[in-house]
Amino acid sequence: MKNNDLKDVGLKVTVPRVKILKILEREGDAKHFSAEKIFNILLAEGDVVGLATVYRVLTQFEDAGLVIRHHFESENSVFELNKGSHHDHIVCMKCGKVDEFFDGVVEKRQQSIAKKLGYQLVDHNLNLYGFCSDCQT
Amino acid sequence: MKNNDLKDVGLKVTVPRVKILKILEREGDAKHFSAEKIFNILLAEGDVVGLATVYRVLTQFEDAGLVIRHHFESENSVFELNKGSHHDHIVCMKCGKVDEFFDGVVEKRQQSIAKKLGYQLVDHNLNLYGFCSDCQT
DNA sequence: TTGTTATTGCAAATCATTCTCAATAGTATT
DNA sequence: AATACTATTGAGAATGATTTGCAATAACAA
Repeated sequence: MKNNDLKDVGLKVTVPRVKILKILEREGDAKHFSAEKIFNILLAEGDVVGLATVYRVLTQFEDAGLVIRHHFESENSVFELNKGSHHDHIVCMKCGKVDEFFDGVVEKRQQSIAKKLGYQLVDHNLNLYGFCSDCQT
Repeated sequence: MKNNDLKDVGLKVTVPRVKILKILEREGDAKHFSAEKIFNILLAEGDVVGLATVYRVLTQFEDAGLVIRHHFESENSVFELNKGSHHDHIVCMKCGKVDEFFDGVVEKRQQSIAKKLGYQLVDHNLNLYGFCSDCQT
């Protein structure tokens, strides 16, 4: 949460980067932001940062390992702060809420599936889609 | 594999639709095609079908349940014939090969994860990424 | 404070995909 | 088989998300 986070990964401490990082760190209900959402949050708070810059910063953060980029079913990418602990996601198809989970059984299983098929597993992507408790009929 | 497949789902039997369906049905090594790949295969075979039409047909096939659209990490969608049996995918990060698998343990686990989080599970998406046996160092 | 280089803003450029619209092709009907 | 009616196609323009080029500006080390 300090500017050192940026220095540590070799990025200069600039106004846009600090502000975007702060938004990502606001551990509120929403931890997953699209570039445009961040752009709009900045706008709403009177911080004018070009949308291109938001994209650039987010990509730099991703390269630096500070954030993770997700491709859910929507047309755009969403970003979340990388807090080091891997987890997968379940997305509500109605309200868009995103919950996180980690399941050791599934994780292990993926390893053995990859091995069985002769693959060296590097990464994976597991997204569940459904209706959250608030959105069920 | 007969034109009835098209009629059965309420689609007129037209030249582009038949040709695209035939390509999808060629059970070769590649079972996953991008719209552009199909467009190029058609071109190479002397069948001129507009790219827009390829996209339209593929989308119609998807709506009709004939094909399934996947969003792997690449920027574009890939399509495969829907043969009814659900499976997940493992993609080689070097050569792009795609293998399929089905794992009952993972499937069940997903159900209980969703339930535990209060979600009514509708769909899921599991993709593993790594290096296939031919592409390992 | 000054110099050097990275960063930003803005607009133009991309890329995959969709849409518009006039021309054409299926198909059910004479 | 010819007709009529509507769906489908092709070509290119339009779209939406994301990237890029470039000149102006801001970090930061000296």
